[in-house]
Amino acid sequence: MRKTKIERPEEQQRFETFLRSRQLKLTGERLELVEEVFGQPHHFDADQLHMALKQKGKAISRATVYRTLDLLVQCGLVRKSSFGDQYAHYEAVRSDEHHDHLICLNCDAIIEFFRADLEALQEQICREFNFKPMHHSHQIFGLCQACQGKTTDDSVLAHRLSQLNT
Amino acid sequence: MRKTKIERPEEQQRFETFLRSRQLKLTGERLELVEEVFGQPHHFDADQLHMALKQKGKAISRATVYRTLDLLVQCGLVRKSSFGDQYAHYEAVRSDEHHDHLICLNCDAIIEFFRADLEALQEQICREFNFKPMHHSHQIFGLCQACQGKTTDDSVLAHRLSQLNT
DNA sequence: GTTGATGCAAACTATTTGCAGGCAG
DNA sequence: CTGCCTGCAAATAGTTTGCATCAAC
Repeated sequence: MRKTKIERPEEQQRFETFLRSRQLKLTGERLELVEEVFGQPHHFDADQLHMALKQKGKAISRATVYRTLDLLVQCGLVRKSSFGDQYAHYEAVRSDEHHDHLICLNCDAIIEFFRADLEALQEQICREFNFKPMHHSHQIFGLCQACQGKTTDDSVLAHRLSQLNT
Repeated sequence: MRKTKIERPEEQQRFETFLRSRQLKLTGERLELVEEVFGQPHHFDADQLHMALKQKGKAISRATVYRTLDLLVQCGLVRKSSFGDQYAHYEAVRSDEHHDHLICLNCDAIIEFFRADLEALQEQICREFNFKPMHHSHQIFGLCQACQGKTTDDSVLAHRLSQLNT
């Protein structure tokens, strides 16, 4: 077997191309961040990412984490969203298909869904308003199947609802 | 004509009832806040409200503004939302009909819309996931009719898009 | 060697909170 | 007169930034 050049995962290559196109530099920190981002199975926030890296011995400063996440969002490898709390949630973009979210107010479960008919209806609405859509954000808050059975404290739920920044 | 008791606008009465039901007090500050909130034609934020009051000689502290807005949200007279920036937007609730928003990334115009078919489709989706919806948040970001004609700086738009916390 | 990147700490922004004095009920 | 309310200032939390140093190209 002949020795081959070490292969970078596709996302790292995409990031590299993006960086080069803007004369930005491919640093070790940036590569490790991309790797960690794509190692995250679900949504995560800046601090979780920072801590996950620290636990693996890669102490990358919070500032760099934020700066790099910003670049990743710009290059389309990461999606940034807000679920009504005061911090940003991120997720690796593994395919081009976007999705919306159902968010459980009791257990914080995040259920992703995609519905072509919903997308189409939105476009129809935009057409009627002569509005050119570029991005959209759609979250439904409530109780997931598992939490509907549980006896939950209504006042806690009500408070959580009223505090939603959405 | 006989002298009648001074009549409070409906929203103040509703607020009063809400406060009494919780043994909270109807203070001058609270009444002036409700009045100002319902005097705002569109969306506003905590700071705008605070400044609008200050300009009218009613210097109510920011802390009280926030505390009262919170009460108004709990009592259903005010809706709180986030449009992808880092602060909360509020609006007076003048009818029970909720609406979603189209938000222009160029001029910040906020266009409200309500579509029964969209609402129905959301409920259908929730049913399929056995999810019990309690609230939802739906914003479409893009360019309003007026701004589609203007020559806008694409890179500014792209940056704005990428910074959206949605 | 340039130019951009990093880490640190300080700055920032929006919002919340503790506390002492004040006012509604 | 009691307990909630207010203003103030300090505290928070998440995120951004200035600056000196360092590394990619």
